[in-house]
Amino acid sequence: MEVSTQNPTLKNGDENKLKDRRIRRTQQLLMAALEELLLEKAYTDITVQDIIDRANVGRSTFYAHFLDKDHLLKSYFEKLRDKFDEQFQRIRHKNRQAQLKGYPDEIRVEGTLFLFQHAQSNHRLYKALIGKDGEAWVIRQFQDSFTELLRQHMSQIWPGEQGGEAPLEILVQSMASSMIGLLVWWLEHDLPYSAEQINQWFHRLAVQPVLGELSPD
Amino acid sequence: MEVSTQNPTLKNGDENKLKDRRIRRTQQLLMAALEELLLEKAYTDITVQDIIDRANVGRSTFYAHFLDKDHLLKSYFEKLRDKFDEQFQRIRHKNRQAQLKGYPDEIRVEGTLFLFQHAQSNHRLYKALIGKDGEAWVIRQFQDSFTELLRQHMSQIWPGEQGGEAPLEILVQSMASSMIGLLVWWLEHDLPYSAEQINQWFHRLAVQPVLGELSPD
DNA sequence: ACGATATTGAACAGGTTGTTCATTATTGTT
DNA sequence: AACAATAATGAACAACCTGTTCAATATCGT
Repeated sequence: MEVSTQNPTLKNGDENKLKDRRIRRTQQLLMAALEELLLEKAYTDITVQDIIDRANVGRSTFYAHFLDKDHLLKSYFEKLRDKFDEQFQRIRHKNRQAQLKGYPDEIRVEGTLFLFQHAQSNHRLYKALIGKDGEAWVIRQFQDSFTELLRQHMSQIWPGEQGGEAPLEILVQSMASSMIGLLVWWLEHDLPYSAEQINQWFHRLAVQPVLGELSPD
Repeated sequence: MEVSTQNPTLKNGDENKLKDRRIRRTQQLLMAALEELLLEKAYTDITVQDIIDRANVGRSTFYAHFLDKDHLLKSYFEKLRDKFDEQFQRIRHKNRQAQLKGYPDEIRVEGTLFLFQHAQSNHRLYKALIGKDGEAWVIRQFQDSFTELLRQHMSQIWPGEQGGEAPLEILVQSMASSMIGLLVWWLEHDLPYSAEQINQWFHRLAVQPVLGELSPD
């Protein structure tokens, strides 16, 4: 059973076509099983055996699709992130329209607020993925994704280095770390404040000092 | 071979007395071996076998002292942190004296600067412990230690919640996250700036916005 | 020198991983 | 409906790692 035969997308290059229904079914079952297990126990304690038992999938089938447990989690995480990005782009589009039409600010949703809200809606999963039992590389990947969004946004409005100003990258790293740090703390303490409240504090502490009078989003 | 017999400090309660020379020797060998290995490969890839081979210690001896690999790393980390704390307290004491005698500011070393400098001196070890291959729980323990220092410091000078001000804990979490984030980025990029420079940016981005006109340390 | 205690090393069971392969089931396509 | 292609199965397997046990030995503190 060749690797390239069954799943070029995940184990190989990038020729993505979602051919066979069996392939989609198997991968969906495996990811669903992983998600279930993530809500039950720490990722470290989940074995491949657990996953294939839950998914009702043969052992050899698992390895025909994924290199190992980490590979499955990585694919799963990327799927989640893609969904998030899609939703996020929709929000941004709505915001732009609202801005053009001159709607009041309350209707608009800032990017960071959306992230806090999304984490609130899926807090059990967020906790499992980036909480205290989360894998370091997943947390880093999460932070990197957010950092990238921030970098793109800031590069447009940041005047660049001048005098003793910090380089863009320093700025972005600091802001992103603060954001993730607050987010994890918030999740680990079971959301003691509203998403709006946390987001507001984040902006006061990490965003406004940098942007000054510039408006967010 | 009872657990309590050989090492009450590490496997049991807190009756610490460093009795037998053999015990100190073994634990020292194991920690030294772990340190060596940490500089060679990722912690995940290090096996108990690797450690005892490097340390020239029997397998059963290892388990007479530590519950598992994680327990050894935890003990090792705590030893490092204790050393750091000791040095740090010395610096703070010097600073206080310099302040009383009215020495110029250049002689004083802020707490965060000392951390950046310490990381610079031991950057290979820092990278192994909190870098991209670091274990999540170690990174968290590191951050928690720093957060605790910050919390103690801030609780003395922070006026407390008033109006829409963020609670002390939010503030501390944000600052600590920013600090660790910058530190890790700095380490992972092989120290592209001086410790003083990074520390200065950290203060501008995360400390000054909070403290305002208050003087550091 | 002596009793107490730590170390040794081999052996062991139990668990997990990733692979193999012949057989069976399902798919997409005429 | 029939066909060839291909995915899934499940059992078996070697390899590895973990943590434990125990009798023999070495080293310690006093």
